[in-house]
Amino acid sequence: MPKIVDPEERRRAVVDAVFRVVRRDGVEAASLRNIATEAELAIGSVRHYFTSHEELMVFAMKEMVERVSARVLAHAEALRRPAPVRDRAERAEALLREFLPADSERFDEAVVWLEFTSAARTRPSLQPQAKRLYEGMRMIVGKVLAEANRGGRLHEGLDLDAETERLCALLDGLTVTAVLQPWSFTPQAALDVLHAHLSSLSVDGLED
Amino acid sequence: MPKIVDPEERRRAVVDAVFRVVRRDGVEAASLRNIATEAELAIGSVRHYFTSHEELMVFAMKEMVERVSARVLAHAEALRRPAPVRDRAERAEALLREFLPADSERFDEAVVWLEFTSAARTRPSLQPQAKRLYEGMRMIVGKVLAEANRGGRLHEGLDLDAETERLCALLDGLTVTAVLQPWSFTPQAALDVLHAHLSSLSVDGLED
DNA sequence: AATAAAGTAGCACGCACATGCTATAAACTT
DNA sequence: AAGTTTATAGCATGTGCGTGCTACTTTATT
Repeated sequence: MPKIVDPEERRRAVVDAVFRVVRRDGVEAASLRNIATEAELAIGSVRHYFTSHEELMVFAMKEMVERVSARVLAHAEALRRPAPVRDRAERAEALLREFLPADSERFDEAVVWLEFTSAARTRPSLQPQAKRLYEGMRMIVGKVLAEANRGGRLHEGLDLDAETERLCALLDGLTVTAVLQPWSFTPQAALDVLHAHLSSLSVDGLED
Repeated sequence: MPKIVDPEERRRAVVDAVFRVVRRDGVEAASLRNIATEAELAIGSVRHYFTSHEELMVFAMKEMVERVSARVLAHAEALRRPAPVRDRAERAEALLREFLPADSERFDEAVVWLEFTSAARTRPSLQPQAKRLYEGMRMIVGKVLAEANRGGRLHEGLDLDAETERLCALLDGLTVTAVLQPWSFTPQAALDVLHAHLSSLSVDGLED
């Protein structure tokens, strides 16, 4: 048998290199050569773990979706546990903040998200992941609003489906703007807009 | 002198070919070869009008920005003329609709917009246009809200700057979602969300 | 010590790309 | 008719790409 190497760990190291290249130069620059260089491996070594370029891209996007989902679901679990009414709104907002590029790690992830998601438009092999992520976001945002509504924290007569679409579009728009116009729209501005939006839905406004 | 050809028209024909390629296969597929084929020209002919690939891309993006701006500014002019209060809200919404992919022509344009704007993140030569378009949108959206506010059509106590950012992000988010998730989010849904959002800002709601 | 397995490295091929440069065709001016 | 200018076309070069394939190293088993 060969050198003692954990293949899982190697694959993750390669995928991290993919993320760095995509973050820096875009998905079109994510060639095997550039990725191998970034990972400080020979191109042949990368190909030992991923038989084709397409397979690597799909795997990387899956990993990205996985990481986002894991973070969001952790918040979702916390939200499901009973809590004083006062904290529930804050927890809901904390969950929604996960969709925004609030810190540099999340910002990098948002860039990678946008790159992969828009690449999926013309790359059929990436579309399942793009759909999965978007549907998941809609579902979780819908649940957050439904929970808030059950708790009587939202204005009466709101159309929850419509509000879900509005909030999802707002989150995507804030992320896209922060990623593509960083010189005039900061992550903090995105957080502020989210807070204002939630206040506008809430019966009491939100304590800040 | 040569064959009787209007160079302006030729350049526009080439740019239209760029748009079709970008719409169909993304900006990364917009090579001189693909563009020449799409325009039914020889690659050398295209190069007669554009000395480099980069110059062509910049020109094409400028043209896209130009077209969007022209459409929006036409509405802005109409909005500046006096009109009954009743019509002013409708006119404002009609202007804002120009930012959404409401019909197939605008949808195609939105795809091209997203492709170029996100390509600009890693292509310095495209960034000036990306900034210009985004700043222009912010300005015009800000003016629309300010005008509505002066007319007393908005709720009191609104932070207009914050509302401008929220509306801009919403418009971008709706467009991005319609472009990237067309199977689950239709242009009509985007129009509905916009209408609902404006209603939520308006003191009377909006008629119908 | 011999062998098998897994990791690492990289050559070679065919293709697509942007671009420098040259050659031909066409049409207006003189 | 001759010459000038512009349009069209395409060849040649160097670079980067994914991938098929082969060789070499390293380690664990026998």
